[in-house]
Amino acid sequence: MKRSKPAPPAPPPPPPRSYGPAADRALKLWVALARCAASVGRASARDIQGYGLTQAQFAVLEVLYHKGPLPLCEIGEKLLVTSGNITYVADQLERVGYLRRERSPDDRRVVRAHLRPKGRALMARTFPRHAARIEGLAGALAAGEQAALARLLKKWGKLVRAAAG
Amino acid sequence: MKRSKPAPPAPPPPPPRSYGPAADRALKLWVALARCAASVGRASARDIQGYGLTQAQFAVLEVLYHKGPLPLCEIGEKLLVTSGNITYVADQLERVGYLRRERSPDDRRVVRAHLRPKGRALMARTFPRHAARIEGLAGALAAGEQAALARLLKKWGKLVRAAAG
DNA sequence: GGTCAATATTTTAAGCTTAAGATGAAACGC
DNA sequence: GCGTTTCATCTTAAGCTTAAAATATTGACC
Repeated sequence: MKRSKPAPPAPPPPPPRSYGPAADRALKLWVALARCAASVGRASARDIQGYGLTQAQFAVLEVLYHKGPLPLCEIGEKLLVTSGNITYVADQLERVGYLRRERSPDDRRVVRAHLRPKGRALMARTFPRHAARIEGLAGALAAGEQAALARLLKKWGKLVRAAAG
Repeated sequence: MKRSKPAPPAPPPPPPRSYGPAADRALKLWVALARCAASVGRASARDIQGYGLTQAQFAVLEVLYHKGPLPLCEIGEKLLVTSGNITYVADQLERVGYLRRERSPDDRRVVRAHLRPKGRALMARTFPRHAARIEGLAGALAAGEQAALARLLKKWGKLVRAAAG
């Protein structure tokens, strides 16, 4: 033992530079996914704001436009959001006359959302422009890259949902 | 002209079934990206909740843990969120003693966030477990698929950010 | 030096999203 | 039939995130 002054507090151990090859690969993948989704989502949201809608509102209208009237719970499943969220967004869209609710006569628990003509007209006018905008973003990648990317994303997403419920 | 009763309102035109091959491909890609990111993000968030943190808090602590003290604006750039958001999250983390702010003497506009020992200890204890959880999620794909996916995501994200500012 | 634009942070208001719980309705087992 | 469970929707409270404006500081240009 040295008999000098009590040592200053030990410097904190540096963080590991690696967590193993598999973990490092997985972490990089998750960071790339989150950043890419944020960037594309932001570009998409800017476009949608130009139509006077939020991303959430546009997503609900789009599902109804392309799939027809749907129970609220099915909209939530397709968009991967909670039922409370769909209630909230549907309230807004109903208030401004883009859709109407209709309670199902078969099962009085379910409420089906129907696009009103005003909402259908909005989609008919804006969706092609939005699709062109997304096409422009995807154009940064070659067609083959887009297909490969979509295939891997779909596969991973499906497996993750299956693993986690 | 027929002279029968006025015709009932014409049924609304059905939505296009396709917006062209390129647009269809791009839209499917964007849907796959959004759904995959939501699913992985939700699984990651559930894990992080077990440490008593939100995703946003964990992300800030993680950046500081692995990169060292950083100006708030740089944290925001790395996480692709606004400065106001970083202020909000840093307030919470400062309040519970995980980090401290330190105004830079060189440029008195910038505030650098430093991990406190308590925050560093939390990361040292939890991050390896979190990395293992992410590794488990990524394990649904083969190593080669993970690498290909990460490469495409990074490429697309970078190009989209370059195009949109 | 003085002015003006750019930058870092904070503040504020508004909207999105979730978890948890309440309500009403259907389905199931006995 | 009857109780239990499950389901769809709605409600509420809380937290996240953003855009926009305010503040303070820096740097550049004349």
